[in-house]
Amino acid sequence: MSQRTTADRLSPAAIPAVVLPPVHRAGRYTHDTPTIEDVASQAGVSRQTVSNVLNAPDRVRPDTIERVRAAIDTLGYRANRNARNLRTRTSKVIGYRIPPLMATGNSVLDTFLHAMTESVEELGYHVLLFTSESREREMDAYWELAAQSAVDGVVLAQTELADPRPAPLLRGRIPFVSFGRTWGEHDHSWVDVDGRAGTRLAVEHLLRQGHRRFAWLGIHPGSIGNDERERGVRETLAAAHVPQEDLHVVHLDDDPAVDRRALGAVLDGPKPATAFVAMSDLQALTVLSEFETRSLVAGRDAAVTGFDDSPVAAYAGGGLTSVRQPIATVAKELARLLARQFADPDCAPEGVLLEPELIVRRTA
Amino acid sequence: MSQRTTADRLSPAAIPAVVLPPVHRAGRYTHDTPTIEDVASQAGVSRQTVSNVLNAPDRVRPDTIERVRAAIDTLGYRANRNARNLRTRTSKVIGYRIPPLMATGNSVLDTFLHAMTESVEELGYHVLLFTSESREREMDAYWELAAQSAVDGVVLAQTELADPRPAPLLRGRIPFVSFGRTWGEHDHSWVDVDGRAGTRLAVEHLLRQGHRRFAWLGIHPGSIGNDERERGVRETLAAAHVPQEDLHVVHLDDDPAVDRRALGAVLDGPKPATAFVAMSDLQALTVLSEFETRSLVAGRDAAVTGFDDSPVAAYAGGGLTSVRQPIATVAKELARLLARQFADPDCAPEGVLLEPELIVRRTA
DNA sequence: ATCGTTCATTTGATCGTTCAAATCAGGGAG
DNA sequence: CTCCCTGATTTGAACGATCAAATGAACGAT
Repeated sequence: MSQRTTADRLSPAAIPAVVLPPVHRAGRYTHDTPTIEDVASQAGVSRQTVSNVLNAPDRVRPDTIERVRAAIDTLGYRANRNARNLRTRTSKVIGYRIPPLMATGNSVLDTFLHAMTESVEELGYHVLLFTSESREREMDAYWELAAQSAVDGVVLAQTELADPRPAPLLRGRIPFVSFGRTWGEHDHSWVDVDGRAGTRLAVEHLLRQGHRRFAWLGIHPGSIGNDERERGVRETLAAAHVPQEDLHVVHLDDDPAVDRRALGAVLDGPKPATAFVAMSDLQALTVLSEFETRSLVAGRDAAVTGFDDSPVAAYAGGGLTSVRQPIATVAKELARLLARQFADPDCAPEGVLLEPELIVRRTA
Repeated sequence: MSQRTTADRLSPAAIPAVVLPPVHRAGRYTHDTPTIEDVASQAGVSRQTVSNVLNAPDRVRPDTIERVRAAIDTLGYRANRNARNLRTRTSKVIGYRIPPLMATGNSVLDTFLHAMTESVEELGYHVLLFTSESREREMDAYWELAAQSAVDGVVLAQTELADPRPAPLLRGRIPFVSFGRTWGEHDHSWVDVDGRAGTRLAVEHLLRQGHRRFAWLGIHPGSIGNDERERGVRETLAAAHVPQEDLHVVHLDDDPAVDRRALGAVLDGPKPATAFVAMSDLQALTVLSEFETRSLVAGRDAAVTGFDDSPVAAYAGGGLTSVRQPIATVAKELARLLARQFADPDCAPEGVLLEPELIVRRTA
């Protein structure tokens, strides 16, 4: 009982009491939600004037606006999106295919989705999630939604080298932006974070601390994310005249047990690495966990850096030094580039490359 | 160039070549996407027959179905959702307020969203994300979307004791289900995972391994998630006749540094705990990280269990024993309970309590 | 042969909004 | 006083689908 009262107090006018048993009105039984026509008669104006108040207030006299606004408030009117969308041939919705779950997790997905949702809301849009069983059906899903005009455009993520998805989207004239370059002709807009610059920041930091023997912990080569970050490591080491053969390269697997064996080899070899640069925070965790069994302390006996600055980074190893991607900015740019296409479907594509940031903590 | 070719080969018919410059058709300029009328004339039938093929095939003669289906295929027709939604007064969309980012992360959010999206898709729905600046505006956001008939219902997450949200939703007759109990009268449907049972599994496992001195690592008391899980620990210890004073209780903060000091006290005290049961995987990480500095090895010198079985669990400490929540089942049930309400808005509320599972790894 | 019934299909109306064009009112110029 | 122009508001049509009711065809029973 007291609960109910609390709730009522919290948002007294949040939900107007418009929801009542059907009322006999204007000669027919109508459902609960008021329409634009109801607002119009309440304010003593016509349909279109109400519409103008909402969509083009400059066409309406100030005192009329006032009167209509009052009517809208008392009735708790909100324009029916489906009717509006039907007429205007839009949906004010951006589609995003939520990627399949990976064992390695997706440490920035929730940050990304939050940022995306927020950014597109500022432009009057929402994010619609969908899945597709297989990679092959992915294009079908995009087309399906666009053809139903359920979405106005989509965001591609997890791009690859020579990504096959942009071409059909362009052909279908489905507006889209990719988070990640596709390294092709780039006849589409994209936003990406410079992974090479990210590992450069990490390696430069480690070099400054005197480290000379490095290990790169990546995933299978060929993945564009991996290759760019690895290149950042190599380039920076080369610039500092560290011989290539002093760089251990470990390509971690999905299986942590296998990974740790590979790591063991690096630690037990003749010239063990003292600085470990990892492709992701989770892979940095593998290192820390291997340290634990050897009674090594990260930050004291050896250095470790991660990537993504996910929540784990704050907790692991007393604070994991990690490269942070400016996800909020990524989302804002994605939204902007989409809006640009909605305004002008034939606008020239634009690419945005953003710089990451090194968050220094205890492990390096 | 070769890229383009690859893409074309990948999904040859994924996007029909319906997207051409506007065509003069039936006396007027029409845009690219075909309508139900186009399909009808192509198949030599009427509007409604096409509609029936899609929505009530049993009313149509088999050979007619065949003919219409063929027309649909050649034209690449997909029913316009906005038109359908307007007429049927639905949207086939479920709203979900993506919670604000927390420093502690939300380890199951991506799993949850993926599972939700998949589950509702099976019933023909999609998930729409939205945010709300403050907790106070949250109800406004729900109402706004429902009033616009942009969503058919919503999913509440992160419920609290005496949650204020159900009441206004019920009053507004906005269909909803909560992930998490609200511990009130429960005049709404909910799905929850038994947190108490989760920590019971962990503690029983640890007791079986001979541990007698426990530590509970929770967050601020009052949070319903924390309290239930803590109660599970206490009850299980009581049942095993472990004296209450042998249970250390640490309420971890948002700041890992502060947390580790609190943990230090437990480890350095007169009767140090040997088994650490954590409220979440991240908090278990804090323990592991504290172990590292003391050269203790989890699984050998002391035991640690986490909660959620997030990706970190697989990587941390050589494998963190953790309590896994059946998120996929949660999502499936949420979808089912929503669908039930769509079918019958006045159906009796139903609660579903699911059992978690202990994933045993190296740390315990 | 006529009728009623059933099944298949078509026609007219409607959902709630915005677009495009028409109407109306108010001034200033001739 | 009339005419034209501008700004504010209204009216008719359309967006693309489904609902509800009407029509048409086929068929067995009377």
